[in-house]
Amino acid sequence: MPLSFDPIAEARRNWEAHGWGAADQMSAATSITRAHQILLQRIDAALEPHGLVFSRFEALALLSFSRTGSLPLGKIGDRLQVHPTSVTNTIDRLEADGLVARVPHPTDRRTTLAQLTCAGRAVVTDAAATLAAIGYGLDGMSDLDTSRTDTALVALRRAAGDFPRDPPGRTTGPH
Amino acid sequence: MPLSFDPIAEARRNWEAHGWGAADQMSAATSITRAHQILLQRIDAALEPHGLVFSRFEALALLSFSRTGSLPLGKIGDRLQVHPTSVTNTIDRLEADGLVARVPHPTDRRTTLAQLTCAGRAVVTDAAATLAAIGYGLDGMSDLDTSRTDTALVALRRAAGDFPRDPPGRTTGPH
DNA sequence: CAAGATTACTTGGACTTCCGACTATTTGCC
DNA sequence: GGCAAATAGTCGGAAGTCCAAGTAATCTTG
Repeated sequence: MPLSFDPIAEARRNWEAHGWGAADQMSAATSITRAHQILLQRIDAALEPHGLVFSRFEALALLSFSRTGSLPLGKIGDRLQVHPTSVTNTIDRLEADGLVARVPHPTDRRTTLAQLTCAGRAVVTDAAATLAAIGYGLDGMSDLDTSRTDTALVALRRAAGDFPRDPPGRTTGPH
Repeated sequence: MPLSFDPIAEARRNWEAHGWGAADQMSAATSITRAHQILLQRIDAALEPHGLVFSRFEALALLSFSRTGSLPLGKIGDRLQVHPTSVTNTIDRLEADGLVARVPHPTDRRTTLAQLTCAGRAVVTDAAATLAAIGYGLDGMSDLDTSRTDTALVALRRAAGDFPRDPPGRTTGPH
């Protein structure tokens, strides 16, 4: 039973009619929420044959980019911007499936490394191809729509403190 | 410990370096996911003093727009695009807080109506003002960024079947 | 060098969301 | 009329996320 109208446009009309204010922001925020829902459904459906969900795929992809195929759990959480307990959960499942292994850090005994296995590397490569084939769930959006959205959201992410304002200059590290 | 670089831009570089393809889509999809996370955190934090979370606020807002302040649970799910069991859960909590009441449908005994209470109407009005004051969590985005994002996501939502392609013509209803 | 603070990860619990299955009611069709 | 199909809502269970708290190891400082 699909709706015969755009529920967000309808909400905007009601917002304005009731004088609730910030209707543009409400509409955009609600659209982002709904877009996330659509993306997650499409991506998880595409990943399901690989035995993955999006969060687990992201962790595998991150590991596959590192030189040694391993990273401390905490660093995974920082990069993926999720809570440490979520990383524990994600790695638990990947480990149960034999896609990563927990190995102790060579010098810091507090730290646990997640190490990509051969099976894990094979799975993540296949899964990445599958995701690329479905355009990461963005089917329906033009390239222009896609790049505009991406660009516009950089401002939000920076304002939220995801990263400082130095894209070109590489002021990274205590030099 | 905030990152000193944009993790999504970094992911894009890795994507391209490994020839994984669809880097633009990957970047946009990941940005949308992260944006959703930021929005939800900001909005829920703003709503917390009102004893609400976003999903419950949305249900209250929807009810407050209806003529009688009541709607069948199923219709709420359709408008908010969430699963029927999520509606049950949401209304359970709103009812426990005395913000809505379940009342039987006058003619269809299968149907349950959620009826906004006086307390519910007061809370949702206050909460809406609070959300407007924080720009629905979009602080950091310009008006242009906001409207471009909103416009771009309409295409995605339509492609996902949220609504048919008749924004102007009102082909609604079996006439 | 010995507290005290910090960092890394895990555990337990709360919450939200979804899916599958179930009951109750209404509708459609011989 | 009466039986099958569709519709409305709820329950139980699985999964994901987060927070608070706990354990263990390392760093900092006097």
